[in-house]
Amino acid sequence: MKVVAVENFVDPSFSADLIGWQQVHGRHTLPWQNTRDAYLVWLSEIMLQQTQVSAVLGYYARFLERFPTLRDLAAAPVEDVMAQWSGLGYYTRARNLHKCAQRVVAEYDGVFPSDPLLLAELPGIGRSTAAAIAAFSSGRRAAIMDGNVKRVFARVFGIDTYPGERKTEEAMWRRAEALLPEAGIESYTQGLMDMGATLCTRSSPSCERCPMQPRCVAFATGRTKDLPVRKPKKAVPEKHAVMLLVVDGDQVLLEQRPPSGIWGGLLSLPELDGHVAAEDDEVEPADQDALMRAVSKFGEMESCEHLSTVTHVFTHYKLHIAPYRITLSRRLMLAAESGHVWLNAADIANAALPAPVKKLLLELLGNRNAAQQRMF
DNA sequence: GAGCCGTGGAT
DNA sequence: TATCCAAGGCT
Repeated sequence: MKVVAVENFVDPSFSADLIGWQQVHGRHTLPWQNTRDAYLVWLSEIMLQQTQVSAVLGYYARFLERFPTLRDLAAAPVEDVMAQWSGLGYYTRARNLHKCAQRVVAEYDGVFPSDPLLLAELPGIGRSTAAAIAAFSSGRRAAIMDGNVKRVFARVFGIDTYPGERKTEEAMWRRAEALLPEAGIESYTQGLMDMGATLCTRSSPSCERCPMQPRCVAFATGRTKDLPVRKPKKAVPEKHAVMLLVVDGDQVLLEQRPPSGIWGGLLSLPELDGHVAAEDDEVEPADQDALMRAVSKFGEMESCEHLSTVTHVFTHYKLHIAPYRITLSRRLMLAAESGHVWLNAADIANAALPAPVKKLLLELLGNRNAAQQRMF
């Protein structure tokens, strides 16, 4: 008995249903449709890479006005091409577009090949784009694999592994090849794009109007929201900071932070920069010289204690704070412009300080039990 | 395989 | 506000 993997079982009605839907409900009047001119098709496919239709429309029209034919484009200075592309983004696409035009003129006498494998040799044309060009301009049976297809496949077939993963993507390619219809590749290919763009959208898909609903695994199991599987979040980065609690009598020294970045413009504790961060929540003991240098700006150091590390969790990273409590035997006068302020301990609770800094001050200032080691 | 490229829209 | 992602390809 022959064993057939589930992913290799292909329902021929998939393509038939999709083609039928596309011909009635799909898009038929986009500027690059209703033509087999490979130049027009190619240009649209390159512009549409990672770019939505609405963003392309204006550029496409202006581009063709300036470069009506492939030979016009190939003969133009690359600066002119870049100028027409300006604002569309991914500018390598424009340079490759120009190179590609010149190669098609030189190697193919200005006529795009119809073989997707040959198309994919040209700059800026990968496997998926080659298939789209070949299908729309030559009726060649070839599979596309873009964000739309990945989303539709993930939902319809209940693929619950991350599409960015190599194995998953390879499986999707195999499935895409196997699902190709014998006839009607143009409507089929356009149908995949149209479904992804107009029905099977990332958020709030229109399942009630979807021709795939009866066979859609995600719909049947209520997982349209969870498929395709989102990109696994990378572990939150961990950062380290050495903060100085410079204490003089009943006052603590604060420093204004730079206007941009975390806690921009707020008062906070002076930090020691350039220290080496260790792994996890441990921080290398601060370099004594650097510490002395930093403190010398504020006065003469009397004592220095390394306190327990405090960890603050932000949405996008963890901050491990290694506090050092420093007392001064002599306080230097600080200019007002230096952004430094001596704050009375009694005013900490009401001061405009970053939450973790305020917490740290309230907990550690005047609580010598937290001291771990005496350095000096 | 991961990082990168760009801009605009949605959540 | 930050993040994700959109008709991907290249290094």
